[in-house]
Amino acid sequence: MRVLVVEDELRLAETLVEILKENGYTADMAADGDYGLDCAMSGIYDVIILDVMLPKRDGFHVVSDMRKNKNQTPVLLLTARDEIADKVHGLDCGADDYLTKPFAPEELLARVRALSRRQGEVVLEELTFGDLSLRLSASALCRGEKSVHLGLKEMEVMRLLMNNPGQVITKESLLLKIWGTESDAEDNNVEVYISFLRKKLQFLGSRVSIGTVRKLGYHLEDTV
Amino acid sequence: MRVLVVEDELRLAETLVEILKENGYTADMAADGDYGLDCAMSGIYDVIILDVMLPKRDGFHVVSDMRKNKNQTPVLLLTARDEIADKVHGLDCGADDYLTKPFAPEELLARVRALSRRQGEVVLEELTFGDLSLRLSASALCRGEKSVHLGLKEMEVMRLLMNNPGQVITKESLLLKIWGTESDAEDNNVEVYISFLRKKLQFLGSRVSIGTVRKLGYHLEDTV
DNA sequence: GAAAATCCTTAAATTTCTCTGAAAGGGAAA
DNA sequence: TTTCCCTTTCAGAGAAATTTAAGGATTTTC
Repeated sequence: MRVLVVEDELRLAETLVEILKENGYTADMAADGDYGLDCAMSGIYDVIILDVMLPKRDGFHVVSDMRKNKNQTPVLLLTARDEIADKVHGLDCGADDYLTKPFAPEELLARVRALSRRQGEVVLEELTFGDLSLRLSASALCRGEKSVHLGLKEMEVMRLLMNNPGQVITKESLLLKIWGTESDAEDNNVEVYISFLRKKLQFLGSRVSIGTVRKLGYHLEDTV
Repeated sequence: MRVLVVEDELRLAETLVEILKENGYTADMAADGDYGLDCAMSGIYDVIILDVMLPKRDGFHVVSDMRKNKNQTPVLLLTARDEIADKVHGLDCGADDYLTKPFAPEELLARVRALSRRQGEVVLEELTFGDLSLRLSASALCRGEKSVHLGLKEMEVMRLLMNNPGQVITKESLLLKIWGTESDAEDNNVEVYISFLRKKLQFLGSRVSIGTVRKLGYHLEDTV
């Protein structure tokens, strides 16, 4: 269960992350609205905790941009003021719930749980590209009758690639989104997993392959 | 079968819980409307017994908030007054049935049974998967002539797996739904019960097995 | 065309997760 | 109280996923 915390006050952000981690979540941070939106759009998060007041792009805009781009990740809005107007505006922009600062950790956790559950059951069960389908819940990659099991990391790499069909994804982006900011994984880790995936694609005999764009990253190719 | 009792009068709440437990239900308590709503939204309950008069948020609001948030858990409303207006209002808010205080335990149980049946979950007397059948009332797992007795926890784990045939169920979800939020059971508890069940499946010589999906959970497999 | 940078592949090493037996703990019934 | 059954706890073995490391392949740069 992966949560994104978009918050510019470093101390608060770290507190949030800590609370989340202590309760079994994986949590990443973004300190401004632009970077927050980028991360949010990756589609790898189960819940996004979003402050309203942010540098570069405020929380309202971040949600509404996410929704405009068809990203349905549940968003929990953090607001300093307990104003109905803010709440209404937030929900209108597409947020799913909101929480007024300050708050008890329990309340935060309860709301995150509620959001992740609500969505969790509707979350895409299956992603497809070319002749491939990625069965999220079974963590299997299938082509026709054949299917192979994927480990968690393999899954996430594949999911990211299939979520942005054809688009080039940089290694940095994969590292950041899958290994997180705190990991000391290197480019080679990504390369290794790409290699694993290629082997499995070959085993499946899929039309789809993972193409390399030197110095840039990887993307899915459907060799029709 | 898990029931949530939302009631602020401690004595009544405890009586209710006791009656329920004596009749094979698992029951949790919430003493005010806000907390009740939180619990209700968790989606782990089969029936919710809800007093109308509550601190913080009255019963009507709790149901209507639940329904607004797409939670369809059956709700039995408890009201002190026998007024048609209340009944109508309650049902309008999304409650499924109502009961006037005071009431006989038998009546309570009858209504709880009715509600838990009504909901799509359908309290089947017998669940089947592959060559297995799970006899709920006899708490036995059978295959052909052979059968083994299951303890309560074993039953519930098996029931959850058989209710979602083939689907992967996370350990987290099993813990939440069977052990509840307040328990400090750990992943290992689930693992132990899975192990117990596997042993019994083997004893029965069933085609069915419980598959592990690492880092995700378990699912039933029918090895045809 | 060679050197440098980047990427690929594989195998071993490491870490993490899971399984399961044994034993202790708890509660209800006898 | 004692007994019995269910449940939890613990710990080590086992399995699987992930990381590390190193040499080979490929492309870019000069």
